[in-house]
Amino acid sequence: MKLIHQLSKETGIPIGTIRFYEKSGLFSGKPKKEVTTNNYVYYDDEVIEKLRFIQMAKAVGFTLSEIKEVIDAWYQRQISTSAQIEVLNRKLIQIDKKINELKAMKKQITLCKVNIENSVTVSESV
Amino acid sequence: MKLIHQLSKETGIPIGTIRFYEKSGLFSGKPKKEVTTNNYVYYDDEVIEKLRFIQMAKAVGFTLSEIKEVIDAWYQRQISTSAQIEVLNRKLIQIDKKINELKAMKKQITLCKVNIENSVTVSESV
DNA sequence: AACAAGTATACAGCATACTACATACTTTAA
DNA sequence: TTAAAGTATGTAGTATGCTGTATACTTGTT
Repeated sequence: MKLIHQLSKETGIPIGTIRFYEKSGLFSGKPKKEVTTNNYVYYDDEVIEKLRFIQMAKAVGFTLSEIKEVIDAWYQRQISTSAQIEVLNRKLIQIDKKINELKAMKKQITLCKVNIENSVTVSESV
Repeated sequence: MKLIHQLSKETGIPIGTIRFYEKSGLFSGKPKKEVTTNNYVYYDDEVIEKLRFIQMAKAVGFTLSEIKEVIDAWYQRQISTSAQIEVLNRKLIQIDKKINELKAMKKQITLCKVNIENSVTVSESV
């Protein structure tokens, strides 16, 4: 069981951001019953997993609410199994689309590089 | 040579957004010299290319300023060739990173799906 | 001629995702 | 025991990326 400082250290995500994510409903910690002198919140390793997932998903352009959908489908049992599967399938389609877009960009940029490199050669060969 | 309405129609990007992109320096149109009765701005097909690139890049999580970097390296000859190549190489690395992240997410989500589907089978087989 | 539709400009407002600050309390280490 | 570091809560501010509104002019259509 980890405190927020620990989460931040392990993921590199600022404490303020972690609190913001928790407020946004992406995950939650709990106070320990045995501790009565404070209201410190403890997090289990599942939260680390979720934070790492959030990092990845954000890096590829998913919004927090999109990420929340996946996490809910993932960990919460409140929605029906078929609904969970549907959410995940939709997300897989989006991911494939993004991969294709990235591949297209890669091709485009590589081509552009070749053009630049060639024009160098040409101008240098003059 | 196209007017802004045409750009919007061809790309699906709202006119307001296109104006915002232009103000952000992602591209620019020009008034036609032969037209003196108005100050309408005309755009060539390069702008369409750029808009499509912006759409893709945004979809995979690049910011407008990151996109601007690429477009500048791409079309502007004001920076040195080696600097252009460097920008594009950096972007290619970022793209590969994103692709890997997407693949990791895909794996994770697929695994999660299998788990859900199995637990269904189990509960149904009881 | 007149009315709809398109264009330009400027500025305000909004949603998302943080980020900083202030206050107050708790824990830890010297 | 006291100072540093950590935690909780709340609120305000910021950056990015739009989105809407108002005003005024131009063009195209009937």
